[in-house]
This record gives sequence, structure tokens and C-alpha cells, in this order.
Amino acid sequence: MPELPEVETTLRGIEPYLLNQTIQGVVVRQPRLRWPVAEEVSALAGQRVTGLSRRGKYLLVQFATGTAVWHLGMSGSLRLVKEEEDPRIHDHIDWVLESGWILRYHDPRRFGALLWQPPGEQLSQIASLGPEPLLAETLSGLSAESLYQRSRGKKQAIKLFIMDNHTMVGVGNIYANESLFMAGIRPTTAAGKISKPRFARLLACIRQVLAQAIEQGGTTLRDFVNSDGNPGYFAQQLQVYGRGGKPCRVCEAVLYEIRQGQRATVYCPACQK
DNA sequence: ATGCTAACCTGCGCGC
DNA sequence: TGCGCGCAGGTTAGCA
Repeated sequence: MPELPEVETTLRGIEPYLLNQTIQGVVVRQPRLRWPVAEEVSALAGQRVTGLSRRGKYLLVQFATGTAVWHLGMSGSLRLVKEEEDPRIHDHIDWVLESGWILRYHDPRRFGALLWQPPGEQLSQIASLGPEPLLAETLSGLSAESLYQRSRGKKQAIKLFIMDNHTMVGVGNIYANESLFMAGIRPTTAAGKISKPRFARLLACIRQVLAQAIEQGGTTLRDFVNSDGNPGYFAQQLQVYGRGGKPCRVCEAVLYEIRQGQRATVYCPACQK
């Protein structure tokens, strides 16, 4: 479920509850996630959260002894609940805080993960990530120029190219569809055939779509909830995602739905060339 | 390297 | 109503 905006929404929501808090206890009801829940996490009692950040779709929670690295997979969510609230099905992990709040991880499909990164080390999953789309170009190195260079000779469809975490992080299926619509680019076009000006436009659209989605608290299709348990509101602004067969909101043409890389792609045959 | 597929897992909606 | 199928915000391993 969560793409960059949902992870960012989660980060902003949990940060005030977690920063400088001491972990009182950890409960792992189901350790079998995408990878087994890191052993080190169970030993966090007594340790204080010194910082929180996001890298791509990963949430990083820092302690003096290392960093807990959370990924929400397709259906994961983190929320704050009061200590007396009973866990429900698929509530796999609790961090009990000294404040009386519990950070509770819920994930029906269990594609998420909770890993541990020792100080000075970097997990392979983090190390291989491409640039952050919302960082200033001077900091991230992501630019129309870099995308143009990276894509030369590639036959891979542009949609798969921008969803590839080596190209840039955070762009999942919803926002790839939406960004390409906004940019007027057909998702099946070979990345290697996109001109530099079109990459400039596409990158601007990706940034705008992600930023707007963050402002709206993310997109809730089924189960995404923020740290308060509330949905995000960006779904109301989706132009193409989930709208195959319906009329384009701009030109009324019937939106096409196809499959790319086992994922639904929706586009307007008239607006996107 | 590139590019594609299958796989991990649960739940839901649809057609029969 | 019940059952089987296909689909769902992600990522990686493995193959040609």
C-alpha cells in the first residue's frame, strides 16, 4: 500500500510520539514478515529514540545502539494506540512507550519488514536505493539530465523505469500512473526514447504529485491509515489510477487499462502520447 | 548488465 | 450460499 507519501505521512504522525521516548517493552506476536523481525528489536527496552527519518519507503528509527528500519510492504500501517487497547488480528508488533502509548504495527499481507542496522553500517536494501525525488536537486543529484543519461539505450517502459528504486525512490504504482498522466506521457514508451525536455516535465510532475499527496495525508484505497487511524484523502484526486474504462477527466476519452510488470497501468489514449 | 517472471501472504469482490 | 479466480499502495531472487 504505502508509497512515499504514505510513508512520509506515517513518519510525521509518529514522530511527535516517538522522539526522545524510551521504549518500555517490545511485543512481537508474529515475527514472520517479509524477513524475520530482527532479534535486536526485541532488546530495545530501556533505549531512547534519538531520531526518525525516511529513506525511500523505509522508515528509520534511530537509537544509540543502531537503527530500526521499518518497511510497510503492501498493507502495513503504524499507529499509536492507548495501552489498554487490545490487539486485533494482524497486529504483529507493539512498541510500548513510557508515555503509555503503544506504537502498533498492523500488516495483513506481511510483506513488510522490521530490520536492524548497526551503527556505521548500511543494510543492502538501503544501500542500493536511488535518489530521493523530493530533495533539492543539488542534494539528491536527481535531475532531468541524470534521468536522460541513465535511460539512454533502455527499452524498458518509462513507467517501469520510474518505479525502479534504482532510478529514484518512492514512486509506486499509484503515483507512477498519476505522474505519467499529468506529464502527458504514455506509460509504455521506452525510457530510452524520452527526450530531455520530456524528462524535465515528468520529473516536475512526479514531484508535484508526491507533494500534493503528502499534503492530503496520502492515498487510502483499502487499508491505509495514518498514525491516528484515519485515512488519507488523495484518492479523491486520482485522475487515472483505478479508473480504467471510465472517461478521462480532461478530455472524456475512455481510459485504457493494461498490465505492465504484473501491475495495472491506466492511461488516457488521447492525452498521453 | 537488462529485462522479464514468479514468489512471498491475506482479504475482497466478482462471476458462475 | 459457496467456490474459484483474479486482483491489491512492494520488493527480491532467479532465470534467459
